[in-house]
Amino acid sequence: MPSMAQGKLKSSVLNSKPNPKSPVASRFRQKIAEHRKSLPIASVEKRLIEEVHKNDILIIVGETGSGKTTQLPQFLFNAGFCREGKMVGISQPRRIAAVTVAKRVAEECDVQLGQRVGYSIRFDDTTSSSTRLKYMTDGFLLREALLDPLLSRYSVIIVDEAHERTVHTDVLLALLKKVQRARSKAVNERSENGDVLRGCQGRKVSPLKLIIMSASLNARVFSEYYGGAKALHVQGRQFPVDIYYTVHPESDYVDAALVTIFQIHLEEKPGDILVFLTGQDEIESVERLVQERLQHLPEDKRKLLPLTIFSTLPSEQQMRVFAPAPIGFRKVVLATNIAETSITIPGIRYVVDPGLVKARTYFPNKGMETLDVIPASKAQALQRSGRAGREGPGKCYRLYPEREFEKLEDSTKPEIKRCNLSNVILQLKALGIDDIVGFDFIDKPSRGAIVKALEELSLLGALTDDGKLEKPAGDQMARLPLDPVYSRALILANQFNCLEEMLITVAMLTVESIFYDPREKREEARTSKNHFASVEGDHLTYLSVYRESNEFLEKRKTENSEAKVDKIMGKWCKDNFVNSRSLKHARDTYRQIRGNVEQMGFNVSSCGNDMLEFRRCLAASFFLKAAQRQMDGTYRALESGETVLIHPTSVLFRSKPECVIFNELMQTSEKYIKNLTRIDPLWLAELAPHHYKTEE
DNA sequence: GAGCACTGC
Repeated sequence: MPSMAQGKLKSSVLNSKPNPKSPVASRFRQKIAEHRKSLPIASVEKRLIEEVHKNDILIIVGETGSGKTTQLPQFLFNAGFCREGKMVGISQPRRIAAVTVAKRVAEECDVQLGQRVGYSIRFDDTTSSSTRLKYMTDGFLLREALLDPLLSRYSVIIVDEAHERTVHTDVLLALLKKVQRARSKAVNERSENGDVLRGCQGRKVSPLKLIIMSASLNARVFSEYYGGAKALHVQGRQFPVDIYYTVHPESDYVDAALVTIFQIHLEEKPGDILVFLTGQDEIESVERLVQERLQHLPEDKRKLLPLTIFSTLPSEQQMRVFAPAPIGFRKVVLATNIAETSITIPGIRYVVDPGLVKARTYFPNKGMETLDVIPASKAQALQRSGRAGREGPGKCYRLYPEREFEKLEDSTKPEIKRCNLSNVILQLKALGIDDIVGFDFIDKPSRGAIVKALEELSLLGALTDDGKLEKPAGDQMARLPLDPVYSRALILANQFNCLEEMLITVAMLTVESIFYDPREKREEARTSKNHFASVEGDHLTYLSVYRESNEFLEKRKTENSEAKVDKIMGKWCKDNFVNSRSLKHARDTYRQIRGNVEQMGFNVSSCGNDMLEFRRCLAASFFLKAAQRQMDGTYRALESGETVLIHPTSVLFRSKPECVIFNELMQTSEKYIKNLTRIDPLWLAELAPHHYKTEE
């Protein structure tokens, strides 16, 4: 890979005018200008712009701290890539990144967020007609492509963090390749016959520049995918991190982690410790073990403060890890992968990495997912160790021998090879891409996974027998931001006159862990959950949680301010052991999908108290996942024939009805079905005769 | 009577 020559700094950064309003503001602007100048990428602005002019596709390899995400879009703006109302679009795998980077860049440009610089993520779009630099999630950009297949408003699209290989990024990478060709072709044809070809909404079509930004290990893959596209390297700015390995493999990594934590605490200079563990259970048990062992230390050595963070932890408790440790104390943060990329904890100088990760994998032939602890990849190990070098030189302790590191996979298996493809395929079909097996994925999913998804889509009535989009159902399903099976449920509910109930249920099903269940208050939490529990199953339980929270809100709501709503809901959630983040997400989803179906001309009707009709609709919607009780109390999943158990978090865990439909089949310690509703087995043959021809 | 990494439309 060619390394970048040092170019002259262009004047734009130096020229940023000091704000005349006040000396403080002026100093602030000057500081920002100095910061920008000091970034490694600043010295190569001219060279980068030249390369963008010369190459239609460019791979940029930039390490942490290079400034590529904040600076490159500004360089492009200054170089005239946003003339005539064109935009530079930057996709990110995570919402939080899109928001924070956009805010930062708006500040650097001294503009109000939503003017020249803005972000668009689900439920939160700050852009306006004057936005020229648009940060967004990869999923959002994909949705835009559905509305404007040539992405005609963009002159440049930057796919950031491409090495993370989310499903959305992988689909984008392939799609953008096609869009770029189509736009070049349109431009060439226009110049040949003098026609003006116009894209969506009559915009003139011009060529599209594509920039893929990636971490170093994976750049070659992208370069090859784009026909040997040029790759440029931009230096990062990180402090050095010393890596230590164990001499021998550790049989008990939890114990090894504990020993390492105390060794650092007792022997190393000040600085906080970050430990990567695989799940909530493990984190909570290590927390207890740290507390226990601390009691065996002399009083003056006990100044170690264990803190935990994982995704389902309520926000207020998550915030604790960001506060500095009390004077004289050292923090030890016990974290899942959430601390690998999503959040950055200040003060970390030491990282303890057992080298493991909990990963979800989908098995299409069984319609089942597994959740296993597996070795992390080299890329992950590097990312984790990098967390020790953000504020000063750091140390990383890998709890395995160096020769084991060499054996690790370079990068994590792309998500597209590990997930249910029905949604991806439906989106591609809606984009007019019919040959899925022949589609130019950077990593092809298995043929079996594709075939299974195509089958599912035609069983759900989204595709015709010859694999074309069914009208209008397929179109409608593709437009909804939901798994196809949930979109189907909404269409059916419209016919069953229980759309209102299904909108709520589907919104609740899209979030995980509605109930928060803290170990210390388990009995209380259970009693609270029982209050909502329906004998018919989890779906009706979710319905009543949503409705009760809504009633509570309606009663207290004196004014409509959003902050007020959040506060009222927060209190209700706390009292009822409901995860407020999850409920908020469900409420946002409800609002969005209700808007979607209304736009499609559906009339949102309710079946009132007729829960029988609603359960029949659930059966008709989720007929692909039904299970029947066996003699020994276990269940047989009708589709795969697997023997499964009801997950203990289900409200039907004890009652064990004869026949149920469910939404999820996951193998952890056992094969569990989750989110179930009791049904009459005869309904299956009645409501899904094409699938259940005979009884049984 | 179990346990759920993360992200997203």
